[in-house]
Amino acid sequence: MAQRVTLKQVAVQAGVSYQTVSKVLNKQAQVSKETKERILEAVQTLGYHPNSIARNMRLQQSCLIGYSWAPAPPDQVNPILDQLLQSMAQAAETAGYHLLCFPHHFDQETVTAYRDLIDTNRVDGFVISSVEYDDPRVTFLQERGFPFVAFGRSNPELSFPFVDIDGAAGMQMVVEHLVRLGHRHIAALAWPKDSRVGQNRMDGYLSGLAANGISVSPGLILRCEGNFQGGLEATSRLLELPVIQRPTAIMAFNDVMAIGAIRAAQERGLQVGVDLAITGFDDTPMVQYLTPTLTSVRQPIWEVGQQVISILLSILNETSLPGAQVLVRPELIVRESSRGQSIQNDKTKLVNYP
Amino acid sequence: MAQRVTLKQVAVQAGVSYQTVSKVLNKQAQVSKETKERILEAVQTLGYHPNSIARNMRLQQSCLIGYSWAPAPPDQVNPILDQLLQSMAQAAETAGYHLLCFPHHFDQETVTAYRDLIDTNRVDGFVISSVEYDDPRVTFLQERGFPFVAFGRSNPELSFPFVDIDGAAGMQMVVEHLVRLGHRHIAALAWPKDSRVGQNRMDGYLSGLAANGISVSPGLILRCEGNFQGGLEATSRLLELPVIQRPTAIMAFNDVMAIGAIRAAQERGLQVGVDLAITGFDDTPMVQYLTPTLTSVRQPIWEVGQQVISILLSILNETSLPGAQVLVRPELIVRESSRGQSIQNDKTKLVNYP
DNA sequence: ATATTGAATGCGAACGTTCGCCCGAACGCT
DNA sequence: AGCGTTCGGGCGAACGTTCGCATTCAATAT
Repeated sequence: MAQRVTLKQVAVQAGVSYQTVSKVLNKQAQVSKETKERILEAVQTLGYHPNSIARNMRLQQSCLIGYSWAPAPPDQVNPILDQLLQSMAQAAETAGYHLLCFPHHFDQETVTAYRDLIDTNRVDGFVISSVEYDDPRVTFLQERGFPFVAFGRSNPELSFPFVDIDGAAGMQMVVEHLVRLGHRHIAALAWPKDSRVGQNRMDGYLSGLAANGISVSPGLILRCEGNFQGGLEATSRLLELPVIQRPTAIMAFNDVMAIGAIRAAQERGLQVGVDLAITGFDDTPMVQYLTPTLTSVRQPIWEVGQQVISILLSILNETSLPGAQVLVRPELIVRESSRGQSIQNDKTKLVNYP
Repeated sequence: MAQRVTLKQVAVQAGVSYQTVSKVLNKQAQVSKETKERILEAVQTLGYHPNSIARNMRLQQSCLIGYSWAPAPPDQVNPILDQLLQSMAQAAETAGYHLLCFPHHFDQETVTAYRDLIDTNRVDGFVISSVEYDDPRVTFLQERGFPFVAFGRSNPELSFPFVDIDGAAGMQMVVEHLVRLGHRHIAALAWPKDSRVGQNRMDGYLSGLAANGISVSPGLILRCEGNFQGGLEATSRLLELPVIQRPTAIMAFNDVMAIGAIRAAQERGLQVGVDLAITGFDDTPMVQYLTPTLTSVRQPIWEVGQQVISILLSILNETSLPGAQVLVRPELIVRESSRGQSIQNDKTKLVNYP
C-alpha cells in the first residue's frame, strides 16, 4: 500500500509551511496567487488527500450519521429499506457525511447501542425510523440533547424534528377512489391500537368516510396482526357476514394483509376487482404482479430520505429552525383489484389526487 | 450536552498520570492492584468512555467497513438486503467495527467512490456484492492492495477472498426434486450469458440433468431479462411448442421470473402445480403467499454476512489465510407450484438435500 | 556493601489536522 | 517622516489517544 501523503510533504514540495497548505485547501486564507498555485500543483503531483480521521479529530466531529432499523419478520420484506438507505446515503454524501449502520438489538435495552455511539463520539447525529408511541429513543435523545431526526411521528405532545408520510391522506385517497366507484360498505383491516402508524391510517379511513357522508359501521373495522394470516382471517369473517352487512370493498392497512384478503376471497370463489374491491398500502414492488394486480398507496421514500438528511444536516450546522416537521403526501396507485375490469397484466394506471 | 470526559480527568481523579489510565484500560500494563482499582472506580464515577476518533487517529484506522450495493430496479425489491446488512452489522459490532454505507453511482466510474474512501482514510476495508465478470472494483482493490471480501465470485482466474452461494448446487436440488416427481422435460428460464450468477445457476441446471441421464434440449433453454416480463414471454413461447416438445416443468432463475411464468400459464388456463410445475430462486418472502405458493431456493444470507465479515476481520488483523473462499449451500423450499397437490395456504414443507 | 533485577509508574512524542495569534513588509495617509 | 492598515505567511498549540522508553524504588543476588 502506498505511503500516505500528508500536509507536511506537500508543504516541503511547495516550499511553505504545512499550515499554509491547510489554509489554501480550506479556502480561508489570504495567500498570494503564486504560492497558491504552487501549493495546488504540489497537491496534484503528490496526490494528496486530507486524512478524514485527523480532520475529525481536530474538528471534534465524525461526519457520520447513525441509522438502525428493526429487521422485517422472516415472512415479509422491508419494501422501503433499499431506497431509503440509498436516498439518505446520497444526500449525506454530497455534504461530506456518511451513514453508519448498526444492528438492531431486540434483547437488551434498545437505547444502549445509541448511548454507546454517542459516548464514544462515533456519530454526529441519528436518524430513527419505525417510531412508536412513547418511543424510548426519542426521550433518550431529547434528554441528552443529541441531534436526531425521525422518520415518523410519536406522541402529539412530544416536539422533535421529523419527516412522515401523511398516511391519513393516503387512506382518504383510497376511500375517495372507492366511493367514486360506488362503494358504500367499506371495511378496514386495521392494526392493534398501540400502533402509531395504524392510528394515523385509521384517522384517514374515518375522515374519508365522514367526508363522503358515510357513517362508520363498527362491524366493518377489524383489528388484527399486520400479516398474511391476519388479513386472511379477518376477511373470512367479513365474508361470512349477512349479505346486507357485508362490505363491497376492503381496505387493508398494508399490502401483505391485502394479499391475505385476496386469498380469502378467492377461496370463496369471488373475483377480486369485480365482486369485491381490495386495496393495500405501501405499494410493495411485487404487488403489481399479483393476480389481480393490487391497488395500493405508494410512499415517496426517496423524498423522505432527502428531507430527513437535509433537516439533520441543518441541525448539525446550527442553521436550523429548531422543530422542522414535514409531512409528505403519498400517491394512490389504482390497479385491477379495485377497478372491476377484466384482468390485464401490463396496465398500471397512476392516479395522484392533488 | 454533557462535557466529554477524557483520560486526563480520570487521571486527576485517580491521582495518576493519564497514560497510566490508558494502560489499565487496554489491559496491557503492569500496575498494582490498588491503583488499578482506583482508576477503574474513577472511570465508573466520571462515566468515562474512550473517544473513538482519537483512538482511530492514534491507531491509524477507522474501524469502519465500507459497503455499497446497486439499488433494485423499481419493480423489484432486494429480498436479501435487510438480512445481509443486519448480519454484517452484527458481526462487525462484536469486533468493534461498524458498517459505513455509501450510495451507488451509476453515472461516473464506479470505483471513484471506493477510491475516495480509501484516499481519505475513511474505511479499513470493503465488502462488495453483485460481483460480475471483470468487475472493475476487484481489479482496482487488488491493485491498491486494499482489504476487501466479496459476496460472489468473478472470473475463475482471479484469486481473492469471497463468500458465495452455491447456486449450482441449488439448481441441482431443484432438478433432483423435479425428476423425482417424474419430470423429464424441464425448461430453464435463464439470464443473459454475461451474468456470472446466471452462469453458475446454468451449470447446476446442466449438471443436474446430466446426473439424471437427461439430455439437454436446447429449445428448452431460454435466455431473457430477469424480470416479470421476461418470465412471462419466455413461458408463453414454451407453451406454444408442440405437445411433444413442451416442458412439464419450468425452472426460473429467480422468483420474479417465476411469477411471470405462473401468470403466463394461468392465462392459458393451466393449473400450476398440477398441469405444469414452476420453480423460482431466492425464496423472496412473499412467494409463500402466491397462488399457488412457489417452490424456491432459499439462500442462507445470515451466514453469508457472518462469514464475509469474519474473513474481512481476519484480513485486517493479519491473522488470515490469504485467499479464503467459502461456498455455502442453499436450501430447497418445496411448495405447491411443483407439488401437484390441491391448493392449501398454510402448509410449507422444507426439504434440504444434504 | 554494592551491583542486578524487576515491578510500578511517569513522561515525551506522535498520529494529521485546523485555528488563532504574531510578525514582517509594503502601502497609503496625514 | 511617522503611523496605522492590510496582506502574506509562519508558528505554536490543541484535539485525545497509545506506545516506547526512562525513571524510581524496593527487593534480591553477589
